[in-house]
Parts: sequence; C-alpha cells; structure tokens
Amino acid sequence: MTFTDKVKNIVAAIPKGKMLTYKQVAEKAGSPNAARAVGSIMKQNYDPKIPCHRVVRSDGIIGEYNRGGREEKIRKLKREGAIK
DNA sequence: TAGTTGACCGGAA
DNA sequence: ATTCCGGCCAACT
Repeated sequence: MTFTDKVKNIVAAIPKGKMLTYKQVAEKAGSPNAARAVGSIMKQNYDPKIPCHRVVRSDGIIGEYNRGGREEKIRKLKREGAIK
C-alpha cells in the first residue's frame, strides 16, 4: 500500500456532508507534511469513487478543482450540506 | 537521474 | 486582511 493508494482510499471514505483538509488526509495517509502531494495526486488521479470536492484547504478556502472549477466544487458541497 | 511544477501549509512582512 | 517565502512530497518532463 503506497502513500498514493492510501490517499485514494481515505478520500473515497469521506462520508457525505463531511469535509477533510489536505493536511488531514496526508496525516491519515501517514505523512503529516505531504498535503501538497495529496493535491497533486488528486489532480492527476481522478476517479468517480473519489469525492475530491470534499477535500479543502486548512485555511477553510475551498481550493482548486479540475471538474468545473471552484464554483462546481462549492456547489456540490452546498448540495451535501457540508457548507453554507 | 535530475530539475520543475503544483488542487498545500505556516509563518513572516 | 493580503502578499511573500521556504519547506514538503508525488507526478511530470
């Protein structure tokens, strides 16, 4: 199980209406300081089973998204009730 | 193999 | 509050 695979599993396991930060994911994956790598991975490995829109920055900012931009990401989160 | 890039983070200016 | 800078890590070239 590589770091990348762990990250995928973790993100795939995020419940509806919940949000995790890249930092949190990196931590759970075993590398507390690999937040940047997490984003990199998500960017290149998008899978429909992986709700990357539920992963945000630790600042509370939504961050980037490769499927319609931040707007779409925000929309999804709002629809799930994760944010206002 | 080495250098660059980026969906990040935290602290400093 | 905003912008800048160094550090981290995987993927890309």
